[in-house]
Amino acid sequence: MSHTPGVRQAQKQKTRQALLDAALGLLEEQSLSSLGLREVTRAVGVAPTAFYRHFRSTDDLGVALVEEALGSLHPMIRTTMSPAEDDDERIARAVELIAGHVAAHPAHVRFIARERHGGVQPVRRAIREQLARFAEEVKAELATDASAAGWSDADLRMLAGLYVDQMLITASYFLETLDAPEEERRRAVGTARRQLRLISVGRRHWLD
Amino acid sequence: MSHTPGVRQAQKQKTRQALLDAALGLLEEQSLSSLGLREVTRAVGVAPTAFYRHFRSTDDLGVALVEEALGSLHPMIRTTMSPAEDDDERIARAVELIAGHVAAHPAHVRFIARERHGGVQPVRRAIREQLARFAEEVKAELATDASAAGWSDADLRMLAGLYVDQMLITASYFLETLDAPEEERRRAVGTARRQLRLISVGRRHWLD
DNA sequence: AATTCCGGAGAACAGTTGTTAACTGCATGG
DNA sequence: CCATGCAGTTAACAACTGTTCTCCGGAATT
Repeated sequence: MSHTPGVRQAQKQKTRQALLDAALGLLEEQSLSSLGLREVTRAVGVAPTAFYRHFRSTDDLGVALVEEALGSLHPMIRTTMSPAEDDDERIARAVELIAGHVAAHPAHVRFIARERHGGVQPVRRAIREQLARFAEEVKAELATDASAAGWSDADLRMLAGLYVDQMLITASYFLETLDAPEEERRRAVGTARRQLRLISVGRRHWLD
Repeated sequence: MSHTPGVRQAQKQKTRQALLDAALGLLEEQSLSSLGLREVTRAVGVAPTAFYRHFRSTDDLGVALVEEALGSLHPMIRTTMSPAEDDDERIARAVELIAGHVAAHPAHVRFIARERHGGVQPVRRAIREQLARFAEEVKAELATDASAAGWSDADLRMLAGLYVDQMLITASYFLETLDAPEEERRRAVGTARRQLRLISVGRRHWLD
């Protein structure tokens, strides 16, 4: 509301971000449901009670991490789906985009893959809602495509969901092969392209 | 090795199973990495120290749960893939089979979905290995199919992986809708069939 | 019938956890 | 320039954790 002049609020959000970062780091080797509040504050170098100034609980922090991890993905959607010149080229570009995102934000990808079916209900719901929004956007984008003429609403929804799930599967597969021999990483890219291509083929002949 | 004389070993495996069952129950609301040894023994009604007679740690118990949850799935593979009379009918049967399994063993499905990307590395590896075996079996089954003529090895591997991942996605989606209004459950079944059908279509026209 | 084996119980340990309360110092708004 | 607000601190709490050692009773072996 107020015009937030800021030295005060700036410092607050600085430690808030430090807590988020530290938590994300700790979550590379455990799940959110085992993440302790003290563990996080200790990693940041701040008193345990300071945690409460920013989050009600670690579950709450988890929900905030969902926003951070998935919020930045929305712009990527349009980029991935947009111009369709050559079909194989669009696929190659999409896979490259995913690979780049995984390399740039591995901890975020790991967090989403891990907590999507994880043990903390509010976090699961937050992820599910964000992914549903993704699916909506993808569906809207698909509907504008010329090749979608004659597709039912349920068909479009199905395809959008398939793309979103496939994106996540591919991302977490790339994550696993992040520090693997390059040959395996190449194979992963190849498999991802092939799978998207098969979906593409199925899409072209859907109305036969 | 020995000829298993019995009353002794029987009781031992009985409490071992009780520990596995109790753990599986507790894991419906948390992740393995936050599951405490004492928590499990308390649920069974035995002393904490008794746990060590059966498992080195809760991680160890997790690996055992992977065997229990996925071991019984191997027979299902052949049933799903086998006779191909009508294509849509095979899909309907496969989806029905998945739905039945989810309804019969929801906790097992939840455990696999949760810990596949979970915070315990040995458990992740155990799941990955079992799923790789599944993919191998599916691939072998696909290779016998007449429509697989001309498919490269990489193509077959890709398709097998797609099927396995799709099976898991569908299962965990069914799990979410287990106690949802029937209308939503119908929609879930419809979406699952549609997605499999699209893969089927893509498969038929793969070599165009 | 005597002896070994072993699943489980019991007690104790040092260390950790989330949460409360009352505090301190400093940027903020009057 | 002074009073308020508020991010962060310190101290303490009861409850819990994994692990070790010692012991017990009954099945298994001989």
